[in-house]
Amino acid sequence: MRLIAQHGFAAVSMRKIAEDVGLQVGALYNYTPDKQSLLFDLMESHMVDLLAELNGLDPIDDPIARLDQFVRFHISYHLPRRDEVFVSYMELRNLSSENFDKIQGLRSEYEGALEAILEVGETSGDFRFKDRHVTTLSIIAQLTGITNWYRDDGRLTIDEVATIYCDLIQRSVSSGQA
Amino acid sequence: MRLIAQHGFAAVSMRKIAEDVGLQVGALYNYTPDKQSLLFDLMESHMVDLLAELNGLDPIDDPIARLDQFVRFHISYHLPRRDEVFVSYMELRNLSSENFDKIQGLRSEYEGALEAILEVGETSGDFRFKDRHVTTLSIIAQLTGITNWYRDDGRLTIDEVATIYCDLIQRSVSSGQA
DNA sequence: TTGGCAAATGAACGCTTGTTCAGTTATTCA
DNA sequence: TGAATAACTGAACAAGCGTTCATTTGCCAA
Repeated sequence: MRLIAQHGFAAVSMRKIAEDVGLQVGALYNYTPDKQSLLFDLMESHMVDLLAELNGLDPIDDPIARLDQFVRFHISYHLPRRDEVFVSYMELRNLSSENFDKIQGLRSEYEGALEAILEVGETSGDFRFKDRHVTTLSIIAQLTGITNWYRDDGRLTIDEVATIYCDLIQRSVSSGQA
Repeated sequence: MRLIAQHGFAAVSMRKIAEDVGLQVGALYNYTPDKQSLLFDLMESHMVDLLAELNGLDPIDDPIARLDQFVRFHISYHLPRRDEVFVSYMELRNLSSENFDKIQGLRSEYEGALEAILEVGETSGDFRFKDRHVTTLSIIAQLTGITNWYRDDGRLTIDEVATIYCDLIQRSVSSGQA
């Protein structure tokens, strides 16, 4: 993950990966049938783990609190895994079309979780927006973009960033009704 | 741009590029000293053109109208140039550190334009947010993310998407004061 | 101690890579 | 028309690529 995130999948050779894990190149093929499968396995693991953690969150009824929970979860899960996120978003084009579809399916599941929250809030009157699906994608892009600039030794902690984003996102979808 | 966006910089050979423009590979080196410079030139042109268009917009005093103008500009400029955007965001890691710094400088200039709008609105009392710089980066990620899902033959026109985003973004920064 | 299996080695395979360059072709300008 | 210059070709270079495989090594059970 680290090598691919740094140099890109196509630019990382099996020999470099082998060197990094302390093996000769031939030994890698005891663990993966080919390079493409290695990428897919890395990406699939990332998405499966993400979904498992998401589904393990405490269920919350109130849409506003639940949206906050999602935002904080997304940020606290993704920021310590920047390499995984980077690879999972950047290297989709290096997957075969079957593998691409599988990853895309997992991603849709994740987006669906957020869209469901927005839908509940829309029904309850807590939220209001022009287009629910576009709003979903917009929020996820907004959140995932954090990984492009956040630095561990920067001005803000992960919690502080999360608080800022909770505020921005809640206001962008709030109906304004108490 | 098209080839790099589709397959990634490292995965596109000079021979493929040559074939695509109807030349033999040797002739490419009449136009670029090496492959790396070719990538940099493509990315720099994109950013320079973007900034030139941005600076050519009609100046507007009212921060709310100016933010709308920026959002609509970003969307209408980026959506028809998806390959350029994709490459400019994905292939930064393939630049030498000097070239990386130059592109990053241009990008900062673009972000600075949005941040200036937010600052004026904050001062006038039209806008309110917890952190101006983070809000800037958040909005840009939100907007740029559109290029990942927008399809020309999709449900929405570019104008409709722009309207949805203007609404989302204005509400996320609005002070709520008339 | 020995037999068997799993894991790792490292050389080899054919192929592609970025880049160079002597030689050929096309264009320009007087 | 002819000379000069620009543009292009296509082969060559060393290096690196993903993958395979006969051989060696390490380990555990009998």
